Amino acid sequence: MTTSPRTFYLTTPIYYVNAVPHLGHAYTTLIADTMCRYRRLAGDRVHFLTGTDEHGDKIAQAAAAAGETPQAYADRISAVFRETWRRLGIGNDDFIRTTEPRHKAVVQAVLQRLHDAGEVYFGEYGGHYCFGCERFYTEKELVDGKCPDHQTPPTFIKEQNYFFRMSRHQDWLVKHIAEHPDFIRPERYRNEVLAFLREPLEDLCISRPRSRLQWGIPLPFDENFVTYVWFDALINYVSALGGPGAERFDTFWPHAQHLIAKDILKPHGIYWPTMLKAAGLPLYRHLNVHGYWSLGGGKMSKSIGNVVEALALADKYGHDAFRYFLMREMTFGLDANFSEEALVTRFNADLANDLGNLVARATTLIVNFGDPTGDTREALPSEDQQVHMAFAEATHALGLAMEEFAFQRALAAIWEFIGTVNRYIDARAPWVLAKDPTKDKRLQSVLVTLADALCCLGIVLDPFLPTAAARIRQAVGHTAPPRLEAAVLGRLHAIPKVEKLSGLFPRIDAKGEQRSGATMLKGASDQEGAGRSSRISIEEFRRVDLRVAEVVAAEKVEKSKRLLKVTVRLGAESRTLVAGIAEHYDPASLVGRKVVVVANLEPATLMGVESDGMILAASEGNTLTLIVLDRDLPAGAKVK
RNA sequence: GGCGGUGUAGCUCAGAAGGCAGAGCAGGGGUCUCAUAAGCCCUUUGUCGCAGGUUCGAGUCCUGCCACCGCCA
Repeated sequence: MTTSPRTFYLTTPIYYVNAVPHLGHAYTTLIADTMCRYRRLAGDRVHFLTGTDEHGDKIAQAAAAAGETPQAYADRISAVFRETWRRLGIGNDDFIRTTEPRHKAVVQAVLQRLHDAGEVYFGEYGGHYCFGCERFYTEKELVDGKCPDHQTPPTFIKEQNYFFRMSRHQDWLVKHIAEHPDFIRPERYRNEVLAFLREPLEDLCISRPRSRLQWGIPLPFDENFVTYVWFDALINYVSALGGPGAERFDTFWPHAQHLIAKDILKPHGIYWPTMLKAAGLPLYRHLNVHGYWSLGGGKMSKSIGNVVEALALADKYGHDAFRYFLMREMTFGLDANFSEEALVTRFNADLANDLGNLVARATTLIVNFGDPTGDTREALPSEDQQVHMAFAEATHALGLAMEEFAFQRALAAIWEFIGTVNRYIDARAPWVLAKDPTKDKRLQSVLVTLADALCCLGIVLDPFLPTAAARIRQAVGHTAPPRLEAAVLGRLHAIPKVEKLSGLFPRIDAKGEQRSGATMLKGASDQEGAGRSSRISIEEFRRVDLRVAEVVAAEKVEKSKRLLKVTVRLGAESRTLVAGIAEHYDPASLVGRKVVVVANLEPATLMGVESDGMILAASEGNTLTLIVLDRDLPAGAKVK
């Protein structure tokens, strides 16, 4: 589906720091990450932005309640978001905070533009103001004289403010949405915005008097006022690019797509386009809107204060599995139910039974029966060609689905192919062919198809299961960075060096425990068992100098069956170290690979060889895996 | 109160332009043994919210009602 390199700019909302990250935030950010990984895989030029929204009454109040300055409070919560995304493996290119000077400068520049263009006027407004909602209510909206959301009495405020002439932009906006059916998608949200626009649009109050609120960006043309938080926040999408005139802005803004949850449809579907137009800036290309996750019936919303522990399941079952579940279970745009039970069901049925087991059986077959020197350049039987075609169909469907954020369909297409490969194995029965020496050529060609199929899966699964996909590619010797255009089944003609890979997704039993062999990413939940005494401070951890290293040479240590003598390069420096991985890695296969080493370990001599450092690897049972990079970096890069 | 959406197998949901009700999971039976008690094959289940109407024929169109949800006021 991919053609020439395209440019892609995707944003998540910037998250309001009045609460810590929950499932809703994580979902938005994970699908953005998956989409960006997919576009990078396709060779596109990608920019992925997320961040935090830090101004407004609510933040000032929360800070006061916590006994902190607003800035200190915002720093703290913003860091939690950053850390959560890092932990979940989010590969955002930038992280914008609305308290950063680069953001404030652009907000003020945009405001000045609007002011100069006559889009802003000074007027008076009076009404019942709810501090919790940061908005005015009409008499009719109040329930028993109280805010319908917070059940608290509003304060009557009469004040002068600056207003944006949003009302004058109604007509062209309706026309634009009508002429661009996919401007807001899925369609239900487009219709919702159009329905809203059937009523007259009012002007938008864009300021708050400083006498009432300090915590905001001062208006450039009147320092007695600060900017209304929504107006401030929306501009992050352009301020992060440096604002109008910046090179990055020119590169990426014409390709901007936003990703939001349905609760903030109005600001993004109405305020934001009119703001852009009024400021003389191009509109974004698409507004992609998703639904809510329901937990036991209640919706997940940051203003309800529904603290969601669902994120803990990411650590319990693995970040790949968590990501997979969110992608697979929700039809983009609609609401979906979240439950641990559903996650476990998906895990066992799709990840363990279909994919994990396929990888295990196929790698075992290749290792047991494969002959790397065998010639398989034979005319392919039609069964093999059908497998090739099935994959071509899968990638085609994948491309179409990803174009419209239909992650569910994208994964269904890949899993259709996984089913095809499982059926192919059963039909060809390599273990039967292996008993008949006259069928060796046929056997080898089947095994090549299997290795090829695994490699292709390792590529197309990369956006959805980053860690597992890398392990699959590694198992079949595909160490180059994954590229979608390399995912074409039928190009492989010799059996590669393959390592058995079992336990990729060990089945989970009814009690929610993974079977033996569980390896990956069980961070937080394991720490509970380990007890608090084993915790170390960040300072202690910082003393460990971890570096990316490139393997320059590797050979077995004489008379040792476990040890390899490995020469690595860390930037300009190279050094020799000894690693106990000989039973799991062929020395030749390591050359050129990037690994992670402890660079400041005391040297030690093992079997007569001095080792200056240690290569990081994880193991469980009989499986051992090197810690490798998810994305390429130069040797010497610091790991932290 | 106005507008809109949803209601399909035990569960989660697909079902452009009306033509004998589908998928996945779960359940039942079988089979292979390379594999994570996995795979593969076969298989049960539905008043398609309720009531009317249009039509030779309606989850699919029309009307009314019920339930839940959303947007707006």
